[in-house]
Amino acid sequence: MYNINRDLANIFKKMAAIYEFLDDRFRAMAYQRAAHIIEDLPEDIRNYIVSGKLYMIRGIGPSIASKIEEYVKTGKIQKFEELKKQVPEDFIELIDLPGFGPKTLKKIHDELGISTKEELVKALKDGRVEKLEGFGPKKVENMLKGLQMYEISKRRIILWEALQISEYLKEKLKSGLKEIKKIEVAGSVRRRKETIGDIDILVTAEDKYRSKIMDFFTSIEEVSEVLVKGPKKSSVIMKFEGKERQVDLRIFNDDEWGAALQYFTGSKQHNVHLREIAKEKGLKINEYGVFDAKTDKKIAGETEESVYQSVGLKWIPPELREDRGEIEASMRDALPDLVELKDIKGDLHVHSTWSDGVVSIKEIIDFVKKKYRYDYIAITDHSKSQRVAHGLDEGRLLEEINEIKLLNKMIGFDFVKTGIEVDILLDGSLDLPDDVLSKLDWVVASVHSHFNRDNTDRIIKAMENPYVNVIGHMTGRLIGLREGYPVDMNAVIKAAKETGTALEINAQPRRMDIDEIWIRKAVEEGVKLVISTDAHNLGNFAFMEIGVYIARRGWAEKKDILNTGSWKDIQRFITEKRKRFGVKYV
DNA sequence: GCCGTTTTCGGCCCGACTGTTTTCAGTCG
Repeated sequence: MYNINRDLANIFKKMAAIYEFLDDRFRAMAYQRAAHIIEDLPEDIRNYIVSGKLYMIRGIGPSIASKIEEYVKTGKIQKFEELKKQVPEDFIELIDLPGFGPKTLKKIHDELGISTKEELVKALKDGRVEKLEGFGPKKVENMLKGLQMYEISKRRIILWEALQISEYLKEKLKSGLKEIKKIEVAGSVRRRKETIGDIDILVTAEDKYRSKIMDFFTSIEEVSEVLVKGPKKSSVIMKFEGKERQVDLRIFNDDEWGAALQYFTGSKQHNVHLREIAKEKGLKINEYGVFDAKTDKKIAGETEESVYQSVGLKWIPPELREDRGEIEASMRDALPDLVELKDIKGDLHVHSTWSDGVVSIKEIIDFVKKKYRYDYIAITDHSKSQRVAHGLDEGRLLEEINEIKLLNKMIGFDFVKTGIEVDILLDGSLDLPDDVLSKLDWVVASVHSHFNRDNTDRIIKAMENPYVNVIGHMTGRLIGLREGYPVDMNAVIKAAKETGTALEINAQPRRMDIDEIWIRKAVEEGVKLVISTDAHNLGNFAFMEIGVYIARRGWAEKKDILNTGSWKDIQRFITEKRKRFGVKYV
């Protein structure tokens, strides 16, 4: 699907890069900000023009708004075309590289007449750059390294991997250094973003131990390179399973902890906004605390709560800190009461050896009953179209149902719910007939074929089946591996509301599908969501955590998530839909 | 280019580290 928002965001990012090169920092900032805002919009930007809401978005002023309208009308932005002529094409990309700032590139361009990446590499290697005033061998070395590093920094890792690495490093530092008092991973890991660039670790310790801590950190066995090393901050490249990651460590005093945590958790936009508010109130916030701007007297900083409180705000959960309205909500004391892992009462998308799972239903029961305090789980194996996954036909599904009944008898209550992940076929019909689906406790319907077309029509048709309770992994995306197929999510959310169908938040770490933007939209529309692990083995049940994080980033509360309720609540949801369609209900 | 219960003009977050300097500019997050 043609995504005008993404196109516009990319243009504004490039314009920001050009303005940076032209040393117009603040204009660059404005365009950067606009690009982020447009990326985050839940709807096609053309809808905002039509409804007149474009001008009401904070960060989009008259000039950028008129450029958006120009692009929508003509497919071009005249100013962008003009700007491109002022900067060598390659430099728009180069400005993002570590070690390549606007001043550096401009000097190289002006004094050596260099305008392509190739010429630049050559000049770096043959010593021409090194001879420029203000340059030297180290700077040239770092620029060459920056070119190499670029590939690494572009490859972001998924949240799950970042959480594993974070836990490992926390444990390593804590056990190796008794001098560390507090330790936390901040940055986008703490905000639980879908993908992570760098890992930021914060610790507190007495001043005298700083050099010892930095020595230990920079010599951890996974460290392949030390980028910077100082008493307060060090940066290294670490290698995990062949993948390189930048890891930063910062040391603070105990009374600075809250301010440091707040500062380094970000996001950048959230912090900038927060600082603006502080400034209006005559305060100054930095990573060491909140200060009176005039007297420099410290008034807060030991806890994050105190930092927010000092500017008149309630503490904001890290998952919300993206400057998407959370600061305003905090001011009004109207922050959502976000769903938590402990609220989850069961898992409604689980595969067993009946299809492509690797453990039997019996093993799943033993494991889940021991490790999780769930009230129910639904076994939802694949249907027959999924031949490679040994999908179930009607006969085998009935056998599976019988096995579940027997197992429940042994448990003493209906802990395991019978279910299916039924394929949505090309025409939107389902892989099993209604009379079979009607016998099941829970029906997930998913698209597993024809990934190269817009599948909105298929999904909506599936929702119109009275026995379909939830749509599984909506877009089919696999982060970093495969783009999702196009889906008109506004239409899907509307259909979900009208038909009484839930939407799945698939917690597989590479899926996280639907994403936070659409979760928020669904929540706003009052559409119910289900967080599911789509487990194929016992380890996968741990992914529930990921699903909850993504739900929280989408502002979801406990009441929005169907599987925070009892099975009775879920039955009520199922019955509601069947009633609407006038079919027999449980 | 955006924004405003101290502003419609004059600000725009701010501190750490590095490299090239010899007191600081550039970059980064």
